[in-house]
Amino acid sequence: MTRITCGGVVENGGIMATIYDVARIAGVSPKTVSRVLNGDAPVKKHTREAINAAMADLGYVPSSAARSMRSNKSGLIGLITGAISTKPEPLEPQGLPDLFIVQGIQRVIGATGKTLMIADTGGHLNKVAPLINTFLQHRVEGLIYVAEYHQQVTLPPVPAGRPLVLVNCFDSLGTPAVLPDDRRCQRELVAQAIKNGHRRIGHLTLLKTQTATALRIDGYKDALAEAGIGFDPALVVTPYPDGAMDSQLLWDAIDRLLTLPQPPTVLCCGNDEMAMRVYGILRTRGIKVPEDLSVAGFDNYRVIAETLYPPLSTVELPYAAMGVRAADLLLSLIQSDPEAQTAPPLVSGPVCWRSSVTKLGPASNALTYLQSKGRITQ
Amino acid sequence: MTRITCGGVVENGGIMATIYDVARIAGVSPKTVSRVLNGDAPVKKHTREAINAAMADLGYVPSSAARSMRSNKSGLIGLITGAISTKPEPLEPQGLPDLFIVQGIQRVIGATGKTLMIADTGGHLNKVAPLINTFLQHRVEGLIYVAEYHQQVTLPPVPAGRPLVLVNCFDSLGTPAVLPDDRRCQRELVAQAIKNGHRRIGHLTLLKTQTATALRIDGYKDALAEAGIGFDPALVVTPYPDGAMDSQLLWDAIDRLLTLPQPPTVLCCGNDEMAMRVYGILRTRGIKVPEDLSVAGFDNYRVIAETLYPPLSTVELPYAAMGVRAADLLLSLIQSDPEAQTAPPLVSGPVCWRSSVTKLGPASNALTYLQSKGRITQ
DNA sequence: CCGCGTTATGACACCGATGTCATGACACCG
DNA sequence: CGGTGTCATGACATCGGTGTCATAACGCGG
Repeated sequence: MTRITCGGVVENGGIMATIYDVARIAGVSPKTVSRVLNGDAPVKKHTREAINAAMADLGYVPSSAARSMRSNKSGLIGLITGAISTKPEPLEPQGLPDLFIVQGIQRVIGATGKTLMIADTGGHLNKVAPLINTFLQHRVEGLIYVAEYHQQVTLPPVPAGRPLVLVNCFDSLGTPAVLPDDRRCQRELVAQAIKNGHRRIGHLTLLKTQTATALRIDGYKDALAEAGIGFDPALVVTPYPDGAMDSQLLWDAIDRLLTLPQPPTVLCCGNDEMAMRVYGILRTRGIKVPEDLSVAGFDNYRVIAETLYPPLSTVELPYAAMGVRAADLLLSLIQSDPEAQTAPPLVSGPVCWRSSVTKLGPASNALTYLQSKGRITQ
Repeated sequence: MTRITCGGVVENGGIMATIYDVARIAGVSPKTVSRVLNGDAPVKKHTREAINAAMADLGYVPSSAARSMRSNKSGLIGLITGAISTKPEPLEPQGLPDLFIVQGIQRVIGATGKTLMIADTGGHLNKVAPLINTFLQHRVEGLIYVAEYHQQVTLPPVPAGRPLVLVNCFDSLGTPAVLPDDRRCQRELVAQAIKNGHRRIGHLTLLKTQTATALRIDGYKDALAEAGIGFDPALVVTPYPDGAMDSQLLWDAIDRLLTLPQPPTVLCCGNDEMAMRVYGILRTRGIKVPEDLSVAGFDNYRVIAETLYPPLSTVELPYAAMGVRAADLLLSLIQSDPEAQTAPPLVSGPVCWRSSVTKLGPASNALTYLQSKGRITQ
């Protein structure tokens, strides 16, 4: 009836062997097979070997359904994200990085022997509730929601006793969350620019509506304040006010900065992709990076930051680390560990200093830009 | 005992209600509750409403474990990939695109009401067997293996009756697979360059050991042959023979091409990232793209191709479409559809023609390069 | 009013593991 | 040699649904 092929593959129409089959072959009771499986009670060596042989013969694989029904433990963690299927069209500002969050979560969860179920909203928030329901049917022991970018969210209610951790987002209920420290990252990046002699620092922000934008402007101000540099609102511009990424808008924004009475010596961009566009625009205007004007990014999106010429100075949002933190947090919540939430939920990453920001001498060379203005406005 | 909070959240220590609870509250038998759940037998309107009310009250969610144990159908599809946790360090040549494969799979599987379990090898092939085992424990109805780049693989044996579909890879056993049509894509890209007047076409390949490389060289030759252009081996170079992505090596390769007696007028790169590096290198050498030299990529990695200046002409490997095809194939295999494998497993994508390849006049301007050679070799 | 078919519902076993308890086989000690 | 404790194993119930079959309730024609 059950036949073994050359590859050790069991052929029996997809119906898999049970401990009863194993018990019958090995001439023992199902319970003894269970004992061998779990090693929770002593079994005579001879018996154990017979059972192991029978299991190998049959290609036995335990049924997690039966197991979890009895033990009321599924060993499953549910992860909901829009990361995988970011709709291709608009090419979101922060498209891929959240995948690194998933990666970090996977590492931690995988190491515990639990299994991560990943579901994808496909960008449609109304799919979240059904997905949570599916996970609940599978009796996940905990849930993680990963947002595509730093934002506030409102999730459908989740039954108590099933911990939920938010990553890259937060809600109004105080649900445990792990967030990027946009403020600190931006502050350290700007501080590094200041350390390199820059005093007039332009800031090309992401959309004003984004949570990260306000935080980063705060961080930008923090760095200025630390260095005793006055804040000039004219140096902070939002190139894409309505979200459309138009090169002309970007150039207009840069032009606005460079034609200031005291133009910036460095442009801090909202992300590495924007920095990449800035490179292109500056090049066509004959402005050299970093000799004429320095450029910094945000995210350390390595494909861009390392491949650009000159390599891009940027700051890393440690997405993988956030994932690790979130998974650790969830696991301690599952064990209803009281000290779980003591760790601060803000995670920040290192400044990745490359060569796109030049070191200025003690005398600012802002004059250089004024002199070359004719060429710039072209 | 069971208490409803303001948010409709059930608080009872995580132990969820069962059909027995629902039946008791509604004053019916468990089997009748089951009938309402599945709609497989008529239930009086009054009874049904009582049951629905009880389910809502209790926050009842059916247990897929119990259900699948009885019905022997899990509704799960297992997906194994290294896509999510490509180790950050080496920044693999084809890092992200396979995520689009996962996205395509997700779309199809999700639409059928089945649930996709995604597991990640973390780049370690020896984790594949344990992952398959985990999936088998959950009694997945089918398995999909997604490789990070086009390659041959050898997977551990999978029990019969549990269909397996390979994506972006193939094995020696003839396992059903969905593959990118590297040859066709490269052919069409080169054909487009030829249509734009190019006759001397440089080809900067990926690693020789990669499956895709040989196929693309074939496609390159196909296009030349179609246009009646002779194949010159000197125009095909492999900049990174040992995998290390060194800018110097890349420049050496380009230099070798440009110093040929008849240098190429366009460089076809192994992927968009390489094209991006080529942009940077050419710029530092004072060679303008596309006025002095055209550049084409491969993959249509949009963050790069659309953001580069000038936007990159490239060809799209339709990863999402491959995922869709693979999922469709798997679903028909699960239903043991005999006509499943009739569809050809090769998938190709459109040429994305942007402005990085210039249109040459009838007379090749190869002379331009020879003239500017002094500047080129710097 | 009886017989019969249909409709609505319930009793019960079963899926595949594991927890609980019982039991038989020894070994050890007095 | 009998009592007692440990070791190894088995019988049985149980988890939460669903398939099978039985049965009660109802409608209707003769």
